[in-house]
Amino acid sequence: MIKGIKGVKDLLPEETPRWRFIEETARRWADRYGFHEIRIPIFEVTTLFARSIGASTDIVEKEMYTFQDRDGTSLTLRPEGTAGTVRAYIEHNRGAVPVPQKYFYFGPMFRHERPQAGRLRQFHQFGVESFGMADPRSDIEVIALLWRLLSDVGLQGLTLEINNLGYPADRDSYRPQLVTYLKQHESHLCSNCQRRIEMNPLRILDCKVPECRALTEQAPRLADSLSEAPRAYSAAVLRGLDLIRIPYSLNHRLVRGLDYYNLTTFEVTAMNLGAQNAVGAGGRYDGLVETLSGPPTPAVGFAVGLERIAMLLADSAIRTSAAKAVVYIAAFGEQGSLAGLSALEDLRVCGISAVSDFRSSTLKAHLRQADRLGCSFTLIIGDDEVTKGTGILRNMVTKSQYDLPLAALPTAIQPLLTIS
RNA sequence: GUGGGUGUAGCUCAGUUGGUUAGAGCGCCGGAUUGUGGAUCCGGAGGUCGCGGGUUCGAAACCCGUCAUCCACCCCA
Repeated sequence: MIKGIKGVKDLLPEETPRWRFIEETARRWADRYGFHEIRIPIFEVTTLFARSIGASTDIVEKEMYTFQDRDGTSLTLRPEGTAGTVRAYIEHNRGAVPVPQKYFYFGPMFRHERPQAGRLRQFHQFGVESFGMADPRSDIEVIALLWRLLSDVGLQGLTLEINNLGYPADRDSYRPQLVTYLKQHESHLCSNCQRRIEMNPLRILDCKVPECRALTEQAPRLADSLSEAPRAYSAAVLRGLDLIRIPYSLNHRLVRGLDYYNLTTFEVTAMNLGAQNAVGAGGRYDGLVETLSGPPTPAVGFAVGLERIAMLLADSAIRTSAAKAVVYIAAFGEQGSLAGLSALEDLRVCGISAVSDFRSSTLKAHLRQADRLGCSFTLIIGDDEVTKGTGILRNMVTKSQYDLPLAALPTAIQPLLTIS
């Protein structure tokens, strides 16, 4: 048996309604906030991701699905959506379009990680990118969209955490301070964090080990070494969130794993999600368009993990128009089967959804299937009905039955269907 | 990449200190109802016990390997 690839899941018909519900509400909210859908390719040249995400990040160093095209160029299955969106923005000179460029996207992303609760190798994100506005209100707008859509989907126990990373220069001046402090207390750090002092000291702030947390509580804070501009910006963002009543908590430990973020960063986490508890996260990335050889362009965005939302979503929260067929055709016998075939087609062509199970050969088996499929009506057509020229329409709830002329089925059936 | 848990029927799981024919519930199919669904009763089908090797008179069980899967580390959505 050929099996699916590790960390790559099938979404069977039983679970797609839950996904459609999530996608539909995300679309609705994106629309309300003035974001428009963009569809970008699933693979790009490798250097796009290396340059945007950061060559020394885990994603680029060891998690990308990279392969050679036939002419030898290195291509990569997208590990996230921002890089491709920015590339498209630059390539099509969208900065020249006079209206704000605010995009949203859906789609699969690929990262070669060990699968775990809430983490797959092919996973799906909904993301948003807002280009061209260096105004705190656009950060607020994006955060509000994230919060409202997650709330509307019906998730409980969410926390929005915010931090401000300042500009790269702020971090450059902060990092040595932090490293000096950490080295003084190196022996009290977990072995992981001892290693991280050199590799990625900011990550130590986010360590879950209690000893490390206690220690970093006393550490110098990035917020204290921010210059005037980021402080003012941060204050404006928070003031705006207060104004529109988006609940948040400050988390000076929040550092993002992708290199391109600056100023505002944020993350929404959920309980009951296991170790991978981030549902959505994002931030401002004012330098990225320029790093990818575009014009200087401020930008903010976020991405949410769709399978993580799906995990959290209670069945009761799913509101979707169930796509159940209305009429079941119970056709049996030699003549009945043929008459049933044309009845099916007649109804479908007239816009009535109709189904049958061609394996069933007895009326009993047909009715059982009609029941399972949740059809409200069954049209019974056996050889007897064919000779009479009438089918029997059975209301599966009231059990009342009517004779209908097979020759004019759609017009005869229509009023009976709408009554119930 | 590292660590731990779990692999028995379509699904969820039992299976005694190793013992002869591997079970249950649910589901499925059929009958009671020769053409009327859901409930009930009766009957039936369905298993290379993940795979390979080893120990043993005898292995679903013990040992080794391997694969799959889940969880955690790392990292991230």
